[in-house]
Amino acid sequence: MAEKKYDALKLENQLCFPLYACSRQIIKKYHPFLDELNLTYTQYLAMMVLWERHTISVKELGNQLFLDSGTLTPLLKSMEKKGYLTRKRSGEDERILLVSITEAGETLRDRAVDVPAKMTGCVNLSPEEAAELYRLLYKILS
Amino acid sequence: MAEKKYDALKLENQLCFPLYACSRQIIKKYHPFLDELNLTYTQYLAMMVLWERHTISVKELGNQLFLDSGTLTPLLKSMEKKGYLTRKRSGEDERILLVSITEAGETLRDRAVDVPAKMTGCVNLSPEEAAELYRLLYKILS
DNA sequence: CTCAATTCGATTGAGTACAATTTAATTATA
DNA sequence: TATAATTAAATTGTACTCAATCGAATTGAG
Repeated sequence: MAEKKYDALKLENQLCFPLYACSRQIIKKYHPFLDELNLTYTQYLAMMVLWERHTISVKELGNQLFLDSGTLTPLLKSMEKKGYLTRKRSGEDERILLVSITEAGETLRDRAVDVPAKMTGCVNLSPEEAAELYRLLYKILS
Repeated sequence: MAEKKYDALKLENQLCFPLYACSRQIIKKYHPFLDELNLTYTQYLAMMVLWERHTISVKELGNQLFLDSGTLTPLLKSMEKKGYLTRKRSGEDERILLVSITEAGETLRDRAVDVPAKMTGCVNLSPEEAAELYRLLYKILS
């Protein structure tokens, strides 16, 4: 008779493991494309928010990306050094730090616009499967 | 008319972002349970492999977890210090480092066996949805 | 008002991740 | 059989990721 006592602890019975592995494998595939833009994957995500919002607080950016100030503070300082954004305290409330995209940051958008299309070939799911995966992931996140 | 030129660059149109966010959010939920075992999430994954395999090379462990020696070497040294495993070069081939579970590592299995059940409540998917998510993730990984 | 509670960001420290390089051991080939 | 090529870990350097803590600014209950 089979020993089932520990089955739940087998790697192949985990849901989080393939999530974690998948996430890292796909991020790796972004590397060659993002290197050309002088961005890491996390920085690329921050730029996506800035391209839509232009100015945003660290707090709100963290809410959108599920990241805290411990991650964002050094990330944003590094991006400021690259010239893609500026960091300035809000006049209304000095606790709030406002991050704003620069002209150089805006320019980057045109060079980044092809990245998503280049990546689609890297995930071999049908459009329906991709849509279903998307739905399930956001259901977990909500 | 709407500006569609940059739609592909919107955060909400990414597939990798929710994957990455989901992975981190779920791993966070493991923390209270894994703290009791004195394990991090990555260490917990390594233990899952060792509970099944007892002895495995760093290379093979890396293949199973999609991690390289740069990550595994310090991870395994730390786990060795905790007494959960031993590290010894293979006699057959001195390049190979064999990682073996200890008695303390085996004992940990009984304390870990409830972790998966405790976690299931943290992901609000139906069993069918979880199964579909699992299938899609492994399709990407293959 | 006023001081306690809250909020926001920065800092610190531990632990990954991973590309690139190095070193030692093994294997293959001229 | 020398040596070139390959392989396995370790090391190095850069960049997250997050828990915990801190300090300054703001808010709110009495």
